Amino acid sequence: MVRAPFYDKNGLKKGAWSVEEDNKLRAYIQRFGHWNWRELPKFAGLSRCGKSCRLRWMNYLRPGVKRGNYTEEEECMIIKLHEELGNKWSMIAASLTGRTDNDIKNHWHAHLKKCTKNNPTISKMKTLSNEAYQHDADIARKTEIDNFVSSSPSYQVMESSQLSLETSSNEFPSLSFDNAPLFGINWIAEDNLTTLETLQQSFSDFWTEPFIMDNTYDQNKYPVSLAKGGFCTSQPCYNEGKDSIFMAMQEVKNYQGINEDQYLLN
DNA sequence: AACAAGTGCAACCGCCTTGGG
DNA sequence: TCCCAAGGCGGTTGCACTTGT
Repeated sequence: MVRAPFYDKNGLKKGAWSVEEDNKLRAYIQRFGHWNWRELPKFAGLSRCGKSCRLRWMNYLRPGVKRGNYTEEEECMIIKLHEELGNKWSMIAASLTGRTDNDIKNHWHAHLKKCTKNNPTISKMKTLSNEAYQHDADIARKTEIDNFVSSSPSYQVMESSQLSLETSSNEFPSLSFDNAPLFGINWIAEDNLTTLETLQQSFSDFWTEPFIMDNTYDQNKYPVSLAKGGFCTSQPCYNEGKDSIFMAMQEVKNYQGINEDQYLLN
């Protein structure tokens, strides 16, 4: 159903993603985050461009991505929001938990566009959508309050020693190896990850390290992109300057080496 | 059974925005 | 203020699958 894989003139692979590529990308991002999309494929051992990796992750591999049938409520929301926002698919997607902008865009063009043109019951749908919208707005407000509370410094200090894996996986879809099964992802079984298990052990002390707040990076003039992307290391690099960043990079490279070796065996 | 037309959706392309130097 | 790199977004395309004739 997708483009057949091929290589462009720069040697970059295009077209459909293989299971193996998915596993590599998922494994890398869940461990190190997407600290730099352009560099990521190199470190993850993929012959893809960064944009392609980003797209694959955002639209397909990212935890929590909902696929398949749309509920009536979701459709009403889309219609309502499209009426208000136009083709701002990313904004519409932000209001529909688990749906991607691409998915919504496709669904709109495939189903709802016709529906809004032809369906005489559209006014009824609009009424329904207002209710759905109100319901969603309530949830959004609650989430906003929750986020505000959890992002306050005092809260983070209190929670820092027991950083929730669930939270981290949502906001930085990057960090945990252990949480993969939570998303119904069975990639560990699909892959020969004995070496990664060993790696996991070597990384396990990461979770015992103090929680790193984004503004810690800002204050210390460390690359914000690393912090925002959830770049992690088993070394407590966040207050030790360039050497630590270098060590972190080395760790990424080590991982890459293991990852590549692993696939050489296959 | 064979072919054409329609559909669904993953992926690509190119432009725009943003942030850092 | 300008330039550049990177990320993000919306439009479009390609192709497998389904449905109709």
